[in-house]
Order: sequence, then C-alpha cells, then structure tokens
Amino acid sequence: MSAERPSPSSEERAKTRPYHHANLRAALIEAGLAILAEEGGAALTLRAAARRVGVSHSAPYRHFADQEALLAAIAQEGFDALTAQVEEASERFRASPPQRLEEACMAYVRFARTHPNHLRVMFGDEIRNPQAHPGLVAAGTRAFNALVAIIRDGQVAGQIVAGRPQALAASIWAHVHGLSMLLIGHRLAPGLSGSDNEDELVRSSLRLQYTGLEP
Amino acid sequence: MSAERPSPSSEERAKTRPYHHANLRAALIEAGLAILAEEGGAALTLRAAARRVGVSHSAPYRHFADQEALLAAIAQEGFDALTAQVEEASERFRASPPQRLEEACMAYVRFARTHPNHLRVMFGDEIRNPQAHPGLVAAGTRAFNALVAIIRDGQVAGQIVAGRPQALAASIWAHVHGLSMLLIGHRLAPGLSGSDNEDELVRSSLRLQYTGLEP
DNA sequence: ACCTGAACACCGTTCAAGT
DNA sequence: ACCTGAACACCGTTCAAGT
Repeated sequence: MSAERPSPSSEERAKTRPYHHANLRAALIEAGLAILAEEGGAALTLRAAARRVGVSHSAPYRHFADQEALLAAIAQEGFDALTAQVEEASERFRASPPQRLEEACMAYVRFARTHPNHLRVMFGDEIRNPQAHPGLVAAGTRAFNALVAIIRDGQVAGQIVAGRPQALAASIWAHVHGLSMLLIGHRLAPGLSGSDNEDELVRSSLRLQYTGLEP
Repeated sequence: MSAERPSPSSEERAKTRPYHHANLRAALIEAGLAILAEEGGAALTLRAAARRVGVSHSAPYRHFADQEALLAAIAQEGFDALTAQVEEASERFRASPPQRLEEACMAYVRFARTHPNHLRVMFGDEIRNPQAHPGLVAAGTRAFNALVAIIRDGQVAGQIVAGRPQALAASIWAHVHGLSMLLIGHRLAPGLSGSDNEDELVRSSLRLQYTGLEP
C-alpha cells in the first residue's frame, strides 16, 4: 500500500464529501455531553445523539459497538475532566498538605455539582462491565492516582497518617464520592437542604475526615 | 385459527387467577424486587412487572401513576429493609459505641453487597423528584435517624467527638454510602479487586473514620 | 468506507371498551 | 371498581442497500 499518501484534512473531506461526517465519533460524544447537561441521563440515547448530530439513527454503529460504548467514551471524558480539576486545585495549595487534600476533595464535589448527570454516567450501572473499556479504566485510574499522589506527599511531609497510600486514597475517595452522590441526589442530611447548609456540611465532613470521630 | 389452542401458560393463568388480582399493588412491588435481583435495574420495567404478575401491561396504572411511582415504592421498601438491618447490627453491639457504629456501617455495606440493584434504585436518578413521594422520604429519614441515634448515644458515652449529631451522621453516611456504591460498581481502589481485599479496605476505611487522617 | 431506511422487538403511557 | 387490548411515540439493534 502507499505509505506516502497523506490523509486528507477533515475540512477537505467535509468539502469534498459532505455525505460523510467529518468526525462522527467525536461529534456523537459532544452531542451526548450536551444531552446529558440539558436533558438528563434518561434522554441520552443513541438515537437522540444521532439526531442532534444530523445523521441517521444507525450511523453511530459505525463508531460505537453499542450504546454502552458511547456511554463508556463519555464516562472516560468525565474522568479526564475530573482529574484535571482535582489536579488544578491540588496545584494551588502545595504549601499545606491537609488543605491541599481538602481542596482536591472540594474540586471533586464541585465537579459533581456542575456535572451531576455526567458523574452518574461515570459511576452508574448502565456501563455493565467497565473492565471491557480499557480507556475508561485508565482514565479512572488516573483520577485515583491524582489522589494517591496528594496522600503520599502529605505523608512525606509528616502531615498525613502512615499507611498504604492506596488504601487511604480509597477511603477518602469513598467519602468524597458519597458526599457528591448524596449531594446531587438531594439526600445528604434529610431536612438540611439549601446549598449554604450543604456547603458547610461538606466542609465540616472533610475536616472531620482529618481529625476523626474519636473525642 | 389459533383460538382453539391458546398458549398453555395464558390458559392456566386465566383459570387459576381471578379477574381481579388480590393485591396487585403489593404483587407488582414483589415482582419488581425479583426482577431487580434476578435481571438487574435495566430489566425493571412496568411491563415486565405486569408480565411477571400475569396482568396486562396497562393494569399497573390502576395502582401506580407511572413507572416512577413503582420505583419509589420499591425504594421505600429498600430503606425500610436497610433500617432494619442497621438497627439489628446496632442492637448487637450496645456495649461499645465505636464498635456499634462500625458494625452499623458494616450492615449498610452488607446490604449494598446483597442488594446492589436495590440500592441503586434507592439512590439513582430514575426517581426524578424523591420529595414527591412522602413515604420514600419518611423511610429515608428513618434510616438516617438510626445513624443519628447511634452517634448521640456515643457522644453521651463520651466516645464520639462533640458536634451536631445530624452533621456527624451525614458525614458518616456519605462515607459508608460512597464505600458501598464504589464497592458494588467494582470501583473501590482500581487494581485492588477481590472481596478479601475489599473487606479489609472497608474495615480500615471505617476505622480511619474514627481515628482520622491526622498523624 | 461510511451512511441510510426499513424492520423487529422492545418500552411508557393513554383510552375506549369490557367484566 | 378493576382490568384488557389497541394505539401511539419512543427505544436499541440489525441488515440489505445506496453513495
């Protein structure tokens, strides 16, 4: 075959072949994210994404094996965005490990509040077997590792208790994930709604994580 | 042509079941729970529940306004079962408040492991507005209050840190809920699967909650 | 190679009609 | 009062056919 032949740019293909979508795969993911934000998880169907992009309902099957594959791609995107936000917050508070951890957790909660439906796709059971999507697993691991790095640095600085960083990270992740999910489901502390109270509750919960329940 | 030979199952159903179902509402909830356990959340449809009970697909609408109403009833049932299990564990360890709290949390995790799909209905977004289902809210509050009671008793015994019991309970609930959800989604600590490791992880996470991350 | 359109088996929901 | 069956507008998925 001709290894020398350059592939046409996407603009070129769009002009010469309007029949073919420039990058249908990326467009479907984008459409899925928009549906998620505007209409919620129930509206995120393959057919709706195809409709939004302007292709037939069967076109997506050229790029995704099934609905789960689209959801996995969207979830992967979510983990990357989450990692970026957590790391950005983490970078801003390098001086104090406990505050750094707290702000990283706050970034997680902020992501949850900003993209509740996206978070639900990332952790819901619509993706039956996450292990079947290597890119998704990798993105999830990167997010987890961002937390592990913060723990490890804090331990080196002598400001976080000793122990396997992965185990501590799992515990912290569970806590902040639980806070996030209950928050977006309006189920954190029944009878204590209102975002001011909720903010306080999250902060105090994260601090309690540091000091412990022991008197 | 086939009028002479109806399918055996429908014929039997027509003869054994009265025209009016004894308690269709309860039967549909029961069927829903069975579907949830046997086939998962995606299979829990109004039509499938009706099929399982042996009524037409429109019969459920006499007892539930819509699919969400059935889900809410099933979720409510779940909160009641969860409360019972948490309280039962709590009763067994009255002597030591910290252990009592730990075992109550373990009961929560056990419920999650035993009924993962049920837990997801209880906290998922299929029930768009939980507040619209007073029985569900009440059942959720009872579960939460079981935790609050344990905290309060522990504080009275001087073995749990001071602070508003509701706020402490919210924090603990978030933690144990996060552990449960990540666990049933096989996402607690990527690369650390296997139920033995997971058990250890849960235990150490709950103990960490008591002692704190502070060195 | 990439996309379309018909087709199939499912849904939730509604409503006139039957018992 | 309670349930049925047809009907409608949706799905996911497949596949022969078009460009």
